[in-house]
Amino acid sequence: MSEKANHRKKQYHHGDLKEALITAGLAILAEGGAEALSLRETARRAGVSHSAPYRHFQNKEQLIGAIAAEGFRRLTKALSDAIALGGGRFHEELRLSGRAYVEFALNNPEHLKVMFSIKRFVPGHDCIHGVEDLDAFARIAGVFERAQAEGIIPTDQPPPALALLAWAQVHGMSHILIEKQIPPGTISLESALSLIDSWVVFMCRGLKAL
Amino acid sequence: MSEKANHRKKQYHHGDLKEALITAGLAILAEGGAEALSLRETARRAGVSHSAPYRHFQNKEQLIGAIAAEGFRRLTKALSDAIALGGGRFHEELRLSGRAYVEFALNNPEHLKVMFSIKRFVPGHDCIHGVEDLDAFARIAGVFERAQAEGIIPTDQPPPALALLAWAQVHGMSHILIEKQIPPGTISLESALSLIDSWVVFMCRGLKAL
DNA sequence: CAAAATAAGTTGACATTGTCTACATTTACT
DNA sequence: AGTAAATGTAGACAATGTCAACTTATTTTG
Repeated sequence: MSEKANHRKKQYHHGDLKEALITAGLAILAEGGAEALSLRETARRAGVSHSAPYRHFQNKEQLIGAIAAEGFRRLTKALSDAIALGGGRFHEELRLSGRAYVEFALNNPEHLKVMFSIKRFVPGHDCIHGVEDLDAFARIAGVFERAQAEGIIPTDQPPPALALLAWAQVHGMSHILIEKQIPPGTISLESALSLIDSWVVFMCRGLKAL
Repeated sequence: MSEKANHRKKQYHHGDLKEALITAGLAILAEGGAEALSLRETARRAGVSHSAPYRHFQNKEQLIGAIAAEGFRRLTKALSDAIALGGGRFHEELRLSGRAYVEFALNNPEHLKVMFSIKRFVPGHDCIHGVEDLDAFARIAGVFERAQAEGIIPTDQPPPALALLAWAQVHGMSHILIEKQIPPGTISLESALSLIDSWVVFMCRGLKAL
């Protein structure tokens, strides 16, 4: 019946409440957005009392952190897949991963909002433990690193700097779109993605000219 | 003593509570961040009862909207000033306005967060009335429009598309930095700003090559 | 294997917040 | 002056994050 902990029907101990709370949180995000995401509601969905989550998370921030970490894992996978499709060609790797980022954002807007709302790297608020969350950035940096190693782009700028620039470009586009900061109907998903294509063209030309 | 409404010392009617609430909200933002911004706290700071704000704002969202509108006004001014410093040279206008955007963001991080958290253009949630909020975007679009008119860049892409790309670049950089999504000390303000410079170089080269 | 320790869940409480309704006071307009 | 409108207050309500005290299941161990 239940996905996990299918030992007995109804028992005092849930079995894997921690996972269940994260799953519930994701469902709330998808249905009601980040505003609807409350500790008590996740508990309700998991079928436990309102303070049960405190046995698995220090506070709300930590639950949000776990949900965000799952998001970073998925984003990293999406980017890795996109890069793999590039087949080692710098231009295509950059283009496809850029599109993948924006597509991930528009398909999971509330999840991305949560991912960027947590206080990472803030002392005393380290919601995400482990380094898997930096993998997404490392993937992008890797694209530039390889291109430099192959002599396709100049080694003028360090890969992390170029990666930050690229990340900022696709993230900015994503954020503006998912926060609906431009009038609706102004731009379609396809136009936004083709703008990313144009940006890659600019970047490649600009880099080569160095 | 008081900035506004200096008619009498203590009176039942505040005089200009609406403005006072917005000012209080800005102070809360600067001191305690967006999390600390509550209706009741703004009322407290303005020295009125907890429900007095409801005489001037339908709900919390509308107060936030007014605070955000003030932010857009200030951002627009910062961008206009930066563009003016460019002296009509496309490259400098783009570079200085880009730097101005990132500087505004890093100097007013919580304000920018609020500006991008409101539901603009969402039916039933139009927190900002009037069009002054779109002026910032229009300023950037104007830079490209003039450059096209002068034949400095190709007319291949419409100005709004180029403006969106540019906006996304500087906004993405700002958002990543103010949300502290990269390890602290990884990049300094100066490095971030010089990255913007590099981006302008890429853009100009990329555009000219079209 | 029984007993003790620990992990996991529950109940009830508290302060804070956004919001609503009913009421009070001040200002504006005839 | 006297009424209507604008503005502010007081009190209530439900929802939320969090904590302390208690209960129940599981694990460890003598």
